[in-house]
Amino acid sequence: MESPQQPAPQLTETEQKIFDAAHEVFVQRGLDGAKMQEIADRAGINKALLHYYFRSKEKLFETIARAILNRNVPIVRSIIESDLVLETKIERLIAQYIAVISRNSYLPIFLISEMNKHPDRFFDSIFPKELPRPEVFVRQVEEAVAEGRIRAVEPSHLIVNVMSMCLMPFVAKPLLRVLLGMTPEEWDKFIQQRTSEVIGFVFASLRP
Amino acid sequence: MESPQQPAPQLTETEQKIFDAAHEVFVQRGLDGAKMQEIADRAGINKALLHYYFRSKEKLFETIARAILNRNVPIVRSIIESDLVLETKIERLIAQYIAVISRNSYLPIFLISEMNKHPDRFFDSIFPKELPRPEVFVRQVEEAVAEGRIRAVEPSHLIVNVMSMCLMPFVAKPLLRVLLGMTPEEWDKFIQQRTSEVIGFVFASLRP
DNA sequence: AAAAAATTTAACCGCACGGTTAAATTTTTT
DNA sequence: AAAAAATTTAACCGTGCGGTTAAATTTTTT
Repeated sequence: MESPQQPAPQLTETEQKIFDAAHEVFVQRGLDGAKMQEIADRAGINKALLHYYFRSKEKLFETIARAILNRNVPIVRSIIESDLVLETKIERLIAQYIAVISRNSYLPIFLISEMNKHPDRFFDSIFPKELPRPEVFVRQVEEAVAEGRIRAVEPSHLIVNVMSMCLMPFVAKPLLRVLLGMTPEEWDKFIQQRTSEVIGFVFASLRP
Repeated sequence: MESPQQPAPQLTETEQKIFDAAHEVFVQRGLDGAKMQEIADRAGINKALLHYYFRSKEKLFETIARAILNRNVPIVRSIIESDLVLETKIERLIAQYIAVISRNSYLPIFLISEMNKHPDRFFDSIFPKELPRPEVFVRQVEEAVAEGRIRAVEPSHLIVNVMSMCLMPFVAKPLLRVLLGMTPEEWDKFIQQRTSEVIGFVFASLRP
């Protein structure tokens, strides 16, 4: 868990060390909380070299954020826009969401924080232009409803329901752990059960 | 929407102005992003007076955060610990969650951010000691399952599902709006539909 | 070996911000 | 009217941090 992956273009060893360190620090501390000195320290270099490679904190941040998203958004997109049959698609979406976030559990809270603080920059210059288009999914739901294969549901609410149940546990982890009185081990078990529980919950709800 | 309420003890007019201003700024900008100068400006006073009433930023923050929670947690708690019949309880919980957050839509992202950044302080000296105990709810679910009144579900997952579907739309609002291509008007409509949609979704899933 | 690129060292600037202080002024209380 | 409390003004301190710079040193490339 929690190990950053490679960004798109080939990076030198030092660039990669900086990238990994910055990824860790940004995601753990947020944009404001992240200090250039800590990034340099964790990368095993000094502040001067940090600016030698990435001119400013802002540039560095945009690089990282873009890389994170370009790495994960297309995965979801390929599923949601595929021509898989609806039921399979929902199942894969849930499994994929939880799998991706399990490997990067700080990610949602980080993205959500930055997205809420600087929505303009986030969507203008960071978020991938080719965001997942829900049209195919929406049409599939409408067809399945028309055929009586599933209960009548509003597609947009269904999407939000699925996303919510997959992501929220990671976002609200500290609160949920206290609320449900879970030890770290119990929490891990809870997360392991989560995929099948959510799939079961959604399919049960969709029964005609 | 978005208007802060009164904290527990009686406050002077100036204290109230500071409280309201700080509430706004903290909730919009987060702890790090909030500046004492801006709080003073919005309260229509100066920085010196701000420290005259609240010794430090930290003290002020704790006061605000405690007030927010002491105002909202007991509402949820009274429902979840009540002896309402399970179905009614779930319905009220969903309605109440969405109603509370609608009136304070910045709240969840703020609380979640701070909770993730400083979990120790948050739970030690800010979060109310009497947090909602889910035991009654859990027992009710187990009984309903045993009676065959609802499908077999894990109570903790059910709680998390309900919370997730209620809170997540407000947390991820910017992302969801872009993703689903909604205008502000369409978003408002979406939120208005939300309560009944979630209730419908949950009860459909719970059918035996 | 020479040149170029990468990396370090160490100091520095400027600034925003939290916090303080002292004195003056205004408002409220008695 | 006198005393106490509230509020303003304006300056100041310390600090942390983003960013820069210049020179030296090391490593890589040619």
